[in-house]
Order: sequence, then structure tokens, then C-alpha cells
Amino acid sequence: MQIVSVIVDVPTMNTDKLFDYLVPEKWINFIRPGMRVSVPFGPRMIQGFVLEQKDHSDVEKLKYIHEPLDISPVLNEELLNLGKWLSEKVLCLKISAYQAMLPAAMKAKYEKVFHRLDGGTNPFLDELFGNKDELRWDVAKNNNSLPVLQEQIKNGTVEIKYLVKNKANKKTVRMITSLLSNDELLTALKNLSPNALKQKLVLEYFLTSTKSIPVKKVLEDTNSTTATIRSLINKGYLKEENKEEYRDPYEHRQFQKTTPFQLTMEQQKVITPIIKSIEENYHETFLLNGVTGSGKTEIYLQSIQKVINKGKEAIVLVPEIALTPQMVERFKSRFGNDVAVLHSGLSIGEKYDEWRKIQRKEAKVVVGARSAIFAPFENIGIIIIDEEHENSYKQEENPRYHARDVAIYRGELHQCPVILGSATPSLESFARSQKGIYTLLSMKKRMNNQALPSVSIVDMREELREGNRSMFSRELFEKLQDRINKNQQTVLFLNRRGHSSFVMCRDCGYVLQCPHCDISLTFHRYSNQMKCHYCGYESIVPTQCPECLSEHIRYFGTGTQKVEEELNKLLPEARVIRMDVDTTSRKGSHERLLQQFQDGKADILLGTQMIAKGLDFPNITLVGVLSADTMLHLPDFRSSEKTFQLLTQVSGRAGRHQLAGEVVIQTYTPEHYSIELAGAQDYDQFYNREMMMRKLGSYPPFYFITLITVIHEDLMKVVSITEKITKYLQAKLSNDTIILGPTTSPIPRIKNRYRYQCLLKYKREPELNKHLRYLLEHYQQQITSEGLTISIDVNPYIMM
DNA sequence: AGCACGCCGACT
DNA sequence: GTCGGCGTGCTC
Repeated sequence: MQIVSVIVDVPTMNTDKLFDYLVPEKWINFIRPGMRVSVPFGPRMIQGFVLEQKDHSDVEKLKYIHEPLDISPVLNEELLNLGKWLSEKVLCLKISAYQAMLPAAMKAKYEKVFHRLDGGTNPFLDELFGNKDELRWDVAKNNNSLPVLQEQIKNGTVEIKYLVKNKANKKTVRMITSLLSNDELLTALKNLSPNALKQKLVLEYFLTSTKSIPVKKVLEDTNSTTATIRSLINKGYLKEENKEEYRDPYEHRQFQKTTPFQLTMEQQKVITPIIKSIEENYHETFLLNGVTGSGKTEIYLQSIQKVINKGKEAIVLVPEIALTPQMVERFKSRFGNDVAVLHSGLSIGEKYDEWRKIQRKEAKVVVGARSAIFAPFENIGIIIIDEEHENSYKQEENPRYHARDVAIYRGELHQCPVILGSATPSLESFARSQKGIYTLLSMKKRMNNQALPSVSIVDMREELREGNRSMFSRELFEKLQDRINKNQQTVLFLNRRGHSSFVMCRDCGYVLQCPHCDISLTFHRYSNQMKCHYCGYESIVPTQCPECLSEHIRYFGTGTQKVEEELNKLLPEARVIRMDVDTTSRKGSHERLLQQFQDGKADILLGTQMIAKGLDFPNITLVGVLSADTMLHLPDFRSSEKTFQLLTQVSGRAGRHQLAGEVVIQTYTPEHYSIELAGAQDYDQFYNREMMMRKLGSYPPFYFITLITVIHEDLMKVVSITEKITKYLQAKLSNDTIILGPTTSPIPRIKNRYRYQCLLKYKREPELNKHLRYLLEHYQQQITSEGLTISIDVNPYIMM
């Protein structure tokens, strides 16, 4: 007797445990841990993951596994353990953790069908089923036949079958193979009936080409029909078979092979310790801090080459928005078909194929977004996270994991180096490098010794005072005109996030802040109040600036569209390409717009977030940041850090080649350190300043934080539950732990459900997860039956 | 999540 | 006295 323990695909807390099943005789030792199986669960049939094998169970009435869904395990032992670790660390369901590791194509799709059992003897059923003996549930439902069918089920003439399917499947191509040698073909040709002209053509075709050809191609090339092929198959000359094929998203692209570049002194120095840890098989986390254009990618490429030479595999994570064709090309042109690519632009089927290349060891390198950290490699030699400070490495839904944590966990397990690369490392990572947890590797020079662009910061309050009410400062406008005259290109960057949610004085730049939290107050339109999302402080919306008594105090924000209109008015001769969510929603439009810009079809590229990275065009000599402040005043303790990173990032777009670059940053708060220091491109100084702020505010990296959000349609319930949770935690956690809340969330209501939150700041709480789990269990009933949501985000990046 | 079981109101 | 509403609880 063989028994397996299974995690079932039912995403609730009460089913988040192992269920035991008997393995049918014929599958003993075939069904193994890591495989997906379909199992009877109550009256239905569902998908599950086999976690363990055993020969005894404490449960009396075991059911049998219905059938395996894979021919070999899709999760290896490491990933099975990783899933367990992950679910404990981020407090998610085990099933969610495992599903996050696999391509979406493998997620189960359930179908219900009615199956007739009368053997066609009941004419009444003919009406319902037609000439088939199966009827899909949704079809029956649309025909209003459910009540009748229910009756038939009672009679025993119809049963319900539950099907477990994949979301997407392997793509197959029908192939025609010749079973004859050339000599035999010639004989066969002679024996053909003289009027079988098409058959003759097909056999002749196989004389001159390879033995196995897709049906479609045979038909096209010989201008014959399936009937011809069929008769040749019947004569035993040809054979038809299905061949599995990969969908290749880069099928029509040519990749010019590149060879390693000669490294600069600085690069050489940096790569040495990385190579050492690859060669000597030990884990070390490196923080590779190199200015924009310092050649980090070449370091990655040469390190990966070493890893491949050792017969091991490499994982490279890149932020979703930076995963452009240009980026992929750099890897594909160095490592060719050894590279698999995983990103959100691919279809479910394409992702599935790329994943299978990895699993079958046909790929050695995976380049992908966040979830690629779960690539099913078994012999990892290096893990690289490029632009490590990017927020997109944190998943903002369950499982709320950070790819960096998973990377380091896997790196330790495989005893291989982990490289975190960035021009502007996250404070957390840089602090760890200062403490010696990560090894800091710095590159301060650009590869071609090109100087960093010169940055000028324009005080927009001054502009206003001098009567310039336009969104362009005089300096930026002059430079814009100059570039158009010189036929050089400009990138204009506008940050749309934080749109009119904060209130600022246009005269002095004063922004309303919470007196207790040093965080900007958020404007609430419906209640017409200013609120702090961290402690709940409220105040009225001022009509006068509290600092300078000016009346020019208002909500802040401008859209790209408005800027475009303005540009058309002021510089009608300028050709503008606008890139934002509106103009890039269609597939491929992102790439197309960039291509147009690269081809010189526009003078100005105007855009949001998405143009901050990866742009590397020689003709860009001017970068303008229209309003550096928008992000700065978001109600988020990381707003300064994000501002600094973004400004540095954007500035790095200018003057990467022969032509020198200039950057103009417009701001209402030029004295703010994140803007001033981004202008000076001084990371170290920024780090010191920001660390002081974090220390004062008891924020990371000095404290860990965890955010608990309670969501329900009944506001009273939300408030009272959040209060209870806060009280409970106050009683259980140490005195050094700071508990902020209950307070309303930055977005107090989404889809008619109210949101309240409680923020924990702590240095050491070894029992925290235990308490949080207790809370989840305690409210489990209300979660399942009353639509209550309690979201727990350990180390949140978006404070909503 | 689904689905069955089970206990109260509106109807034949 | 029955049909069906959806609250409650279970699924190896």
C-alpha cells in the first residue's frame, strides 16, 4: 500500500494542510513528490500537489488518487521545500506558494460535464445531448436544462464528471514522415497508377527534401490536399505523427553573436571576487553598486560564462519594464539558445514553453521578471538581480514575497553567489553592505570614460515669481529649442503618480505634513480633509499657506496629455512621441514607439515611469524632469529614496555616447536633499542623509515593518476588528515594538469595501508570525463566510 | 472554493 | 404539509 500527502487546490485556510490519498496499484512509485495529480475532494475532482510519500496514514477512509497530471515531477525537492519556507515566511497558503512557482499554464482549469449512462436507449436524453454522450455544464445552464438533468441524475441515467485540465497545453505540429528510402521511393513512384498525378508530386517532393516535414508545408509546396496524403499513408509510404513544438517569441529575430569585451581595470577588480565564489562554490551576496553606464551588464555576462563553463545554470532577474527586446538581445547574442526568457509580455503558452526548456535543461540561463526566481534549475551557479532597488521585485499579492529574499535563500542552498546590481541601491541593501552582510563592489566610472551628465536644478517657485506660469522653466525651454535646432533628441519625464493627492504652496513649496510622522498629508476629496495614513491625524484643507500666507496653495499634479498640448502650442515644429499607459497599452506599441524615437522620427520623447530605464540612444543630449516633487510627497517613508533613484536613473539617459548630456530638473523644493543630491549624483551622501531620517522615523533598515490591512464592506466591522487586532498585538509583542494604528488606509475604500490598517515596526519579534497566524485562524470564519479580508504584508513596499 | 446538509418562511 | 431560501461545516 502506498499513500501520498497532497496539498489541494482550494485556497482557504481550513484546507491549507496535507490530505492523504491511496496510490492505485498501477501508479505505485510512478506518482512521486512534486507531481500534480487530480484527486477526488468531496463530490468534486480537483488538482493537487504531491508533497510526500508514505505507507501509513492516520486517516481511516482514504480515497484513491484519480490520476497523475504530469509524467515527471514539476517541482523538485528544493522547490517543494522552498514553497514551505515561503508560505511560512510571508504567511500565505501553501497552494498559493506552489502555484506562484509554476507557469500559469499549469494552473488547473475545471470543467463539469454531464455524461449520459443510458447507452442511447432513452430518446428523452437525445434531445438534451444531441448525438454526443457528454454535455458541458455551461451549455446546459444556458439552455436552462439544469433542473431536468438534476432529475436524470437522481434516476441514475446521467452523472456529473469533473474534469481537471491545464490552462494551456503543449503546442504540437502534424508532421509527415516518409517511411521509404530514396530507392524505395523510386520503386513506389513506378508502381503508382498513371493518373495519380498529385501522389506522384508528393513522393517526388520527399525524394528531394528531408524525411520529416510539417503537413502544412507539404500541402503548400506540392499544392496537394489531405486526401492525397491520406492515400499515401494508407499505402504505407508515409506516416503522420504529432511533434511537440516550442512557441518561440523571438523566432524571427536574428542575434548577432557577441564575444566578451575587454574589461576595464575597475570591472576587473569587481569581477574577481565573484569569479572566486563561482569557482570555489560558496555563497556570498554581492552588492554591485555601479553608476549608470559603468558596464554592469558585461560583469553579469562574463560571470555567467564562467558558470556555464562549470556546467551550471544562471538566473538573471530584470525589472519588468526593463525587460525590453534590447535587454534580451544582450543575453541572447552572448549565449544563444541557452537563454530562456520569462516575462509578462509572453502569452501563457509561450511562458509554458520557456519554462519547459528550463526544466528539461535545454536552457542554461533564464532572464526574467520576478517570478523567474523560481526557475526549476537544479544546479544554480549564480543569481543576478539587476536594478535591485526596483519595487517590482516585491509581489503585491499573495504570496507577497520579495525576489531578493528568495534569491539569497536559493543562493545559500546552492552555495553560489548572488549579485544585486544597481546604480542606486535600496537603503536596505546598502546598509547590509555597510554591516558586512553583503560584499560591496563599486564602479564609479562610466565604461567609455564619458562624464556623467551635468545637472541643473531649477526652482519653479522662482519662475512663478518672475511671472512664468508655464510648466516649462525658461532654462528648460531654451535648451529644448536649442536641441531642436541642433537636431538632437530630448527626453521629457513626468511623474504622474501621486496625482493631486497632496497639497502644496506654489509660492514657497510648502507641503502639508503630519506633525507626528514627517509624512505628507493626503488630500481626501470626498471628506475634504487632509489625513495622515500612518497615525490617523486629520486636519482641514488650508486656503492659505501656513508658512507664507500665500493663497496659491492647491492640489498638485499634471498629466502627460496636458504637457503634450502645451508643447504643441509652444513648439509647434517639435515632433513629440508620448509614452504612457494610454499610448502603450497595445501589445508591441511600447517597442514601436521607442523604435520610432531611435530612428529619429521625433525630437521629444515625453513619458512617465516607463521611459526611466533602458533607454540608450546616442542622440539624447537633454533630459528634462518636469516636476521632481510629485513622488517626493507621496505618503510613503520611501518617497525620498524613490525620488533620488528615479532622478538618478532618468539623468543617466543623457549623454551616454559621444555627445555630452545635460539634465534639467524642475522642482518646487530644490533644497530637499533627495533632489539636491540626485543633482550632484552623490549616492553616498544621500545614503547618509536618508539613514538619519529612517533612524528618526524608526523605519527600515533600522526596523522591520509589517502591515496588516482589514477589508470589509461594513466600516464599523473593519474598525472594530482592526482595533481588536491592534490590542491583541500590543499585548503579545514586546515593548520595543511600535504599533501604529488603527488608521484608515491610503485608499480607504476600494470597490465599496472599507480598508483599515495597523503598521508594526519592530527590531526583533521571533514569535510575530505565530501571533499573526493565530489572528488569521481566529478570524477564519468571518474570512470564509462573511467576505472579510485580512491582508498581512511582511516588509511592504506599497503602503496601501 | 464548491457542495451537501439542515433548519425556517411562502406557497400548493 | 412541501419547496426552496441560504447559514454552517466539511472535503483525505
